[in-house]
Amino acid sequence: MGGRSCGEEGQIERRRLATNVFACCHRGASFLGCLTLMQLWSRYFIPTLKESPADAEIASHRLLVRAGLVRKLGGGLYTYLPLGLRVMQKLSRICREEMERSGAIELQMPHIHPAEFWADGPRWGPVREIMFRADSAGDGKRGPREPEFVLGPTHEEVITPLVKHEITSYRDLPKSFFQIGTKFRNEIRPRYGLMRAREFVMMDAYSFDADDDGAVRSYLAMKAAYEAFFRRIGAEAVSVEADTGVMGGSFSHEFMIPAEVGDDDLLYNEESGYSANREKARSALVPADHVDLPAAGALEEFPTPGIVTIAALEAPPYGVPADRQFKTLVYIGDGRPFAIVLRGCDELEEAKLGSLGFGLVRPATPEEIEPVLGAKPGSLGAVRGTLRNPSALVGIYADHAIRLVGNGTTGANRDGVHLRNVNVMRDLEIKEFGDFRRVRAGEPDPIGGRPLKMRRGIEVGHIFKLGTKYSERIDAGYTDDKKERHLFVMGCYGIGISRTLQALIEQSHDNDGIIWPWAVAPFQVLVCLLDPQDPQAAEIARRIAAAAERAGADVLIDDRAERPGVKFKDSDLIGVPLRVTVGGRGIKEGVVEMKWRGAPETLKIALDESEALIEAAVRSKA
RNA sequence: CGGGGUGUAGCUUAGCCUGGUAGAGCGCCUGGUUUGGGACCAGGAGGUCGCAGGUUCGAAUCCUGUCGCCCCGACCA
Repeated sequence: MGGRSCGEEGQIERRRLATNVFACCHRGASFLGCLTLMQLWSRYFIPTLKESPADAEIASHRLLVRAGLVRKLGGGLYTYLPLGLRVMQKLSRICREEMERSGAIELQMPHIHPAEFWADGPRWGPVREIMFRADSAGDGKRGPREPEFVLGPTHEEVITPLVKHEITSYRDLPKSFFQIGTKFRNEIRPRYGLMRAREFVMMDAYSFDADDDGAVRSYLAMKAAYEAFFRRIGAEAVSVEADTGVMGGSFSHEFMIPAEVGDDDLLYNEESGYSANREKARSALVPADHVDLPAAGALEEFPTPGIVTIAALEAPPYGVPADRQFKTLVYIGDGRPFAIVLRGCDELEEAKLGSLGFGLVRPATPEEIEPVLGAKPGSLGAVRGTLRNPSALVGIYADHAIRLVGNGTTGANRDGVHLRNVNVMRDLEIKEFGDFRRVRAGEPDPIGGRPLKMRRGIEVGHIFKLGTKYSERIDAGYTDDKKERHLFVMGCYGIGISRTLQALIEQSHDNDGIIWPWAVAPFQVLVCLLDPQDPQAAEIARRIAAAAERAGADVLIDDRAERPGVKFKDSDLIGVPLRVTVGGRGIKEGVVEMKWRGAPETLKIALDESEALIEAAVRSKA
């Protein structure tokens, strides 16, 4: 046994020896006398907290700190303590395995990027605000020989030039690359611990294909790898159709871990299998066979002094229900105004304006609206002939749902005047119908018409089919077998590893602490030694720990000179899946106790069977 | 960046309104009694009250500025 050399330890060691027979060992390795990775709690570093830090709002954030996984350095900046790092490493390893299984190849790109890689790119505008600058001058004022740098928020702008230079033939396609590493984004508002941090760990991947079919295959392979990853780490993640946002690209899925604290709404129906995030969600509110109502009468103006809201027009004396009103909104797309018509009861989903193809879209100001339509917001409408300067508009777009209104009420484009008996097809000047409204829970899903449900979720992964947006920009392509040149068809993919860590806690905890899924637990077995000063108990604990380790578990031995209550509380808090309690009381009965975290009952197992049973228990999980 | 809040010991905080020697619990150290779900007793260490100005005989407390942090909004893995 390795403990024999303990006489060489200092005075403190001898003092501790009095209460802990493991105390002379630097770590588990020495008392087993062979190579082992198990840790002794008394020698490890797990600073648990009884109370929550004041700045932690949500359960997972509190538990991250209380269980000793992380400590905050500053807003959105966290140190991963040993326990947190162990989970991160397990998540990374599983992610790596699934990515490699899908055919992707690991590499590593710099975190510091020369700014010119971004300055010419398609995303410099929208992405610039969240990038940290890393000028070599350090003060933002660079000298003539000091280039500008940024800290990488993602790596499309780096990998595309690389692949452009290194891959020139169709014979080398397809290729997918990935890396797992730190990303930097100067979030406007970091919050919820690791959930939205300034520095975070992400797996990012990029696929390059010869044509669109290949890109779809790469995309689907990646989707399968994601599903395998989330399954293996014990997360209940769902994939939803998503908006492509600033990334651009043609289609995309988000992977969500459902949780109340998520900042995304998803709409879904389990029976039909439809699921989408709110920005993208569609509904079958307007049936395919919908027939518009015939016009009910002639257009008629009526005075509405001071009435500028949907709600005011609903109230007496007007009494026009919101779903019988038309709401006309004006936006500026790439500098030119356009209008959107919705039902009064609907909300615009701004993300859906992306389908109109503008680069930059923002709401128009009243000053911009009045010269074009003829009135201020509150009395706007899209009735043919009422607009002051219709040629200034790019067009008037309408949500499909306004066809359900039939004859309704809308602004007359004169302040304080509205029109009634407005018939969609007869009276409105619509350039194009589209899907612009925000879908609500309860509406029929677009597949089978079943009611959509809504819940919140945490976005932990995102996959995009990018197309040729980036390759076109820098002319990155290859030569085919007919000596013709084509652009790479790209995809890009990301999994927030550190965010997933916290989302797992959010998804799996109780009042006592974290409940780790087996595959990612920092330690899978905790041998809770209640009497570390008792050589017989310590010997039993050591054998059980060794058996668990043989079976493939990561083992922690709680050998601290603490009272049992403290050890049990800490054990529950850090969420180790399997706890084995070894104490004098049990030993007298000839048993040790086995308890699965999250299960209510404690199992007593006979001492002489304990090693075999623990080994079997571990193997059943691995 | 807009709105709101907050800063007192390692952590959680009282005191601030109504200025007058900075208090508690947890944790930590020492001794003792305990020992199967966050023990008890006794003793002890630890705070220039975020920072800088101002008002005042006197400021944790009132005023101004500034910085950090937290929450709500837009954005994201």
